[in-house]
Amino acid sequence: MAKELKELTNREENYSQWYNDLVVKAGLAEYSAVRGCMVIKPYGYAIWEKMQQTLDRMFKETGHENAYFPLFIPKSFFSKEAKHVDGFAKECAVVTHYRLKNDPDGRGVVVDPDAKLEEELIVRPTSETIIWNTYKGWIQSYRDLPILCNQWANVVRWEMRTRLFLRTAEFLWQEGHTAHATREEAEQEAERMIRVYADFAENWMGVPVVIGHKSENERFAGAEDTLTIEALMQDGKALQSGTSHFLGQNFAKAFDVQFTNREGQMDYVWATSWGVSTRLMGALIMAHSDNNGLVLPPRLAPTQVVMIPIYKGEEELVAIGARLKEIAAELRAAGVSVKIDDRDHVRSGFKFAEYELRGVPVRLAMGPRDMAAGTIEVARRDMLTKETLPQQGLAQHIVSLLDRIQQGIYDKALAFRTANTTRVDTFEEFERTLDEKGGFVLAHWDGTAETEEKIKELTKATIRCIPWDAPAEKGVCIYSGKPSPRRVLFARSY
RNA sequence: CGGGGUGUAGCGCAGUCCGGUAGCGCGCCAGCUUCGGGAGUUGGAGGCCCCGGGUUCGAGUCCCGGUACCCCGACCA
Repeated sequence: MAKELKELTNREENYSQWYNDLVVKAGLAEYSAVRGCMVIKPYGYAIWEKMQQTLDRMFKETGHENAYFPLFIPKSFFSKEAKHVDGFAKECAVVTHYRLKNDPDGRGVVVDPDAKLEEELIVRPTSETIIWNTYKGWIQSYRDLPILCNQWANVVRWEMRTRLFLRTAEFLWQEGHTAHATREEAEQEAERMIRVYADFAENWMGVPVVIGHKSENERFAGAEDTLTIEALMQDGKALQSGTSHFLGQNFAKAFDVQFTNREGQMDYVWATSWGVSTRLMGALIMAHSDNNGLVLPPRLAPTQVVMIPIYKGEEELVAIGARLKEIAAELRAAGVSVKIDDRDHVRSGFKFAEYELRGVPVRLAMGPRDMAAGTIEVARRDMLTKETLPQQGLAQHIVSLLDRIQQGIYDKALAFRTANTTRVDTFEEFERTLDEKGGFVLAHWDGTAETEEKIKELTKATIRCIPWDAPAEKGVCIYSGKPSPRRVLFARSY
């Protein structure tokens, strides 16, 4: 690989370009031949798989089961929930035909006009409609409830502008869809799942998040309440990293899903849906990376420790390689994922730089001097520090080091967020903070959609959420001067 | 859909103003020397210069028409 390939564009000058370069050069993903669609490369997918496995386990621990619903949704399903169709209509891929044929003029293949579908099919942008159409057949009595299903799937949203991982025309995600007998139970479910997401973001990804309610403007199309986790990226923009919606009875009414309750009366089912996507990959990258490349939290790194032999000639390589294998076995026995890089056609310095770019948390290097002294060089990616330690007892040291790195990455991100969260009381201060500093801005808001809209128009900042833990605090709206009961979280966002 | 920009080797680009038959850097292949932070050197392979038409003895270069992609907005996980 070229030196040139490793050199990233300047992060301060153009964060977007830098991000794009990093994703491509670290081997995570790249754009494909299809406009707006992304190829997730093996290294990127390995990280996503780690995320998937962890989340999947968390979903199962909270009583959920996986299922799978169709990719295609009949067009008529969309018109059943008015707000829902409003929210998604503009960005749908539509299947109109089911057959191709050879062009009679010999110019390759054309769509067969005789194979027009009676009813067009929408490639799912989200699955509420097809799922509620299905749930209708599953639910008669309160004894059939709750239904707690999740699906891992791809969805398509025909976005005009795309960015690797953050917004692509097709993306991978999970969507949970639950059905409940009571409002309270559904509300609790929505809260439980946003907590699961926050737990995952903070304890696995090392990304601190603010949990809160979306304002009416920012709410999911068809939801009564949307809970969100909001993370702060290093360029000062917010990223909505996961959402959990309380859907009320909207979809049950749209798809006529009624059940007989304990009292023997008919009622509509209460619903939630919740999801996170490959966008989390973007959050991971933008929250931790530095000028040398990715910084992966150990709990999600496909390779936690890379071992690099430093040697001259075949003989040394054999001897050092053998010792590295012994140490690798000890590390694996301690539950650490290890890779030995004994490629002979690239030099060690090249490997150092490459694994830094790819964010591998710990690097071990061993050369003849270490062999003689019984030592090994241990370098940590997050701090870019290294020390020489005895080989004796290394496994234990690495296990605790990985824990410290995991914690260190989170602490650093949290410190960044704290330093970039500003409380402001005037509109002038609000604008200046956004322009000069960026980050999260806590300010008073009068609670109206009009004010939110106006602020967005003037500053491009939106209400990221009304934080759960926001203390009651009397104040006046920075825009309208009307009374406000608490501060809300504003930011410019992805 | 508006406003800018770019299509030349696998990647990044120069050459286009002023027409003369294809260059640079990196990568790739082979050899030798190297090897504790992105190796050095010698040799080599690799091009429908985005597509179509026109002008010309001659077009990567000029003219006309397409098309693709990128960036900035509007839309959004």
